[in-house]
Amino acid sequence: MPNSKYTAIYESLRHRIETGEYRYEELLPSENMLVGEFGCARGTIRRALNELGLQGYVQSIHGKGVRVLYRPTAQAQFTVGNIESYEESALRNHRVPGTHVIRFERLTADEAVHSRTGFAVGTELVYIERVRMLNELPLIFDINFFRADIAAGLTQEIASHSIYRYLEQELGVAIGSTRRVITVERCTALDQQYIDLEDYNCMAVITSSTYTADGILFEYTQSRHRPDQFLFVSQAQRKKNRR
Amino acid sequence: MPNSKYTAIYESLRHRIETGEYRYEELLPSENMLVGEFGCARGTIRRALNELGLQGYVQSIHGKGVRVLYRPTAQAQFTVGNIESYEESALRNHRVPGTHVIRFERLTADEAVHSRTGFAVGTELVYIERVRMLNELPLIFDINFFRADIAAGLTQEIASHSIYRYLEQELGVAIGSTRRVITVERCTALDQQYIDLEDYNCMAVITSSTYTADGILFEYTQSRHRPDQFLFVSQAQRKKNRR
DNA sequence: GCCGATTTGTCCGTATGTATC
DNA sequence: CGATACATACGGACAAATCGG
Repeated sequence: MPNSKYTAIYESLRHRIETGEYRYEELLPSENMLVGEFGCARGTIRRALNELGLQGYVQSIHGKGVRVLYRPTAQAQFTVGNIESYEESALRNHRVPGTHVIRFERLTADEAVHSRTGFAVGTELVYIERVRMLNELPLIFDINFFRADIAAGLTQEIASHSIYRYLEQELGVAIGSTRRVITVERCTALDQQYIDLEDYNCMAVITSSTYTADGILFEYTQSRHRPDQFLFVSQAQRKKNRR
Repeated sequence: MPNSKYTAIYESLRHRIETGEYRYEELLPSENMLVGEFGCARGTIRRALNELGLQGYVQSIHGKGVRVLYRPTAQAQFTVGNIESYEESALRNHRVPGTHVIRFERLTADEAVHSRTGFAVGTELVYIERVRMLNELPLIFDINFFRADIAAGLTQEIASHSIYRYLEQELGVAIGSTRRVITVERCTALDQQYIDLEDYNCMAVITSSTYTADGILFEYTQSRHRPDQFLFVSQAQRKKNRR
């Protein structure tokens, strides 16, 4: 379970919001009330509230209180703002994940790979192409580059399940942060070959660069989605201090 | 200028990173060093560093230091994670913005509008359709719903420039947070009529719900982009505490 | 319009825990 | 093991915004 107090408070408040105990547009109990309830310092409450704000659950209003923004929705919850493996996303949306490995090989980064992925020239990499299925339907085409030294012992068999689970649970690799770029691109011959595209002529593409907790780039991935099965959520705050 | 110390420190460190004073994969000076330099408490430094992490500039490594993730890129900087008006984005990417208003009318939210936008039934709204141009090319089709009481005095003339500037600078509306959902949708007859689509048969769509600083929903917008002119960036952290 | 109570925002100093080297 | 660096938490102080009387 959460090993920090502020995370526990965050989870607790989030649960209350999701179950409707605190309702849409209502104000939460004041920070001082929460300090009393949870028996902690105000800074700890504020940290939990800040996290709720970043995830779009609440918004603080200076001098007034903290308002609930969250509304329950029928739509599958595809919360983003944190990092999830394909397997985790599929299961959370109650779909059955499946993977078919198309290519699996080792290569050394040359100038072309460097400028595309950011890996230094000469870096040893594992290159993988996979078709991802949801409830048996081929919907996503994935292209991965992993640093071979960090993803040591990676096999085609592992790639047909969850690489992230292998990295985190078997190798103990700690994952830090990801930068994602979302674009829409014309579909390629590979897309058409492996994905049931109907008459779409483009794909929704998530290009992500992932760093270990040590701040080292270890993965570059292109995830190409059939347009109608793609949804991405993002939460943002307006900067103040503009005049 | 920034009216808080941690924002000033954030700006200062960000500038150093962007200009290459702190380089990619380097470690920043330790928090205690920065405390000395900026003459503040450690918590203030940590708050600035936290912000840099959220924006993808750095990543903290427990027991070791804070590593720079940012790499200068030739690509136009399309940072997201904060809220920008169309005009602001265009100018930051050195393009000339232009707007053509197609429809401008008032309406009252009925059940259909409610389930689409989230505005309560009976809410008075302003409905706008606009074609957005970049360097004279029609590339984006925007559909807006604004709460009429908050966007008071909004005219077609204002809509042909920047509605946000009017709201913020003329009316003093404070904008809080936005929830954005990105999807790819088949193009509609309106898209085809107003946007030069070449042979694309879909559009990149950003659907956003924006709240005032008071936490009141006041805008619901669909921004439909021609696929090749669309790019969206998002930064995420891996949650810890999983076992 | 002013005042006072409440509430969030910023900042400080300190203490302790934990990971890295 | 010790020194260094980041992570969490506490408590206190004051500023700034909101709201009711």
